[in-house]
Amino acid sequence: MQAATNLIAREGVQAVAVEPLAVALGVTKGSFYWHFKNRDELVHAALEAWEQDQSVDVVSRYAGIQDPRRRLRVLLFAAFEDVENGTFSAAVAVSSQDPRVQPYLQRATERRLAFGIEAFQALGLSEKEARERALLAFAAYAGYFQLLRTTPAAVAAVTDLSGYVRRLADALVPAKGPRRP
Amino acid sequence: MQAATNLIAREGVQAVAVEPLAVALGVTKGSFYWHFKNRDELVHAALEAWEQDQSVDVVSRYAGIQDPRRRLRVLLFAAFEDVENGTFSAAVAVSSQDPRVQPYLQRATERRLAFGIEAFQALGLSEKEARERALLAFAAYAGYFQLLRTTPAAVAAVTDLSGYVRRLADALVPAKGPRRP
DNA sequence: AGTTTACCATACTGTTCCGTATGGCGGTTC
DNA sequence: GAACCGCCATACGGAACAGTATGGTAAACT
Repeated sequence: MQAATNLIAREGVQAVAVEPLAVALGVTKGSFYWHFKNRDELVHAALEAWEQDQSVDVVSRYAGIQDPRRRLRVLLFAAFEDVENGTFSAAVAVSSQDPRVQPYLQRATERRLAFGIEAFQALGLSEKEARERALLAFAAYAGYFQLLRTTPAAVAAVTDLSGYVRRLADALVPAKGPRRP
Repeated sequence: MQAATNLIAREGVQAVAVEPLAVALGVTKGSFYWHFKNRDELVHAALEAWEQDQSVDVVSRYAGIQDPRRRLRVLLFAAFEDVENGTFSAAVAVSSQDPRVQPYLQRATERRLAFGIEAFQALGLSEKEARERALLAFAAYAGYFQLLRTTPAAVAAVTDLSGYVRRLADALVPAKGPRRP
């Protein structure tokens, strides 16, 4: 299952094939099919684990922060700093056509968006505004890790990730007091 | 080739298989292999056509606009409005692992980013700033169309695309005169 | 009229994978 | 110590696809 997770992260879900995987682990198919009913079960198990991990993370780390402005910033920075989850999410998105993947991706996306919308609404924004900003933030997040996967060279030129995120946060999170340039 | 392009747009490059494609078109493999040396040649042809289209578009439509602020806004809005190219780009990005796809995607990404950087530099921004903003804009673009592909339901809730893009533009393109709220 | 050419079909081989059937083998249980 | 169980291997059948070999056919050319 660990090997399957690594494979998904690196090459997408369609790369999880029983035979090559068995060879890579130095075992045989016969052994695999004792542990798993079929290939789908392995894929589901890996995606399930990912889904669990995410829920735990979000609830335990961000839900506790009271100040909505601070929560949003922490949320944004943490999301971009968690490279492992980011690249894995991007890898899952790559396999979105797969009917096995779709429900997991759908749930993950909706949960994240909903969490973002809530966070923006907590700032006093209307639902429409909050939704727009959350989508923008999530698109910037998903797009960033997609780029990191597909063309790392293009992203490498931007050495200062925190600058990037800070710009995003500044653009989306309204300033605290009245603006005085 | 048209059928291959449609397949790429809908299911990604790996979905372009000779036999199913031939069946769908009501011909046989024998015929296909007369027109194309092999499967790779078909994929390359489709991607090549895409690359050409893009270059033509960019040069003819945006390079002419003089006012840098206006050029940037037009560029952003046009990019998001060209749904066909957006979804196709997202579909290509999905197949980024494919060694056939990589060079095309790399070139397309770098050209778009470079164009964006130029546009931001024309506003008088430093190279570092311009690069950061261009990356942010492109990530928002790529992420938006990725979401549209993978989880259209989540995006559908944001009915006002132009509002979304306007927010992005406002966040990235500095105001003209001195800010007076 | 005979030949070439452009285009298409049939019929193979080979590869890569999924899934199953079946047997072996060390440790545990009775 | 005989039967059983957890775990693994070997060996098969079958599907989906890439690519090749070869023949047919209708139109154009000579």
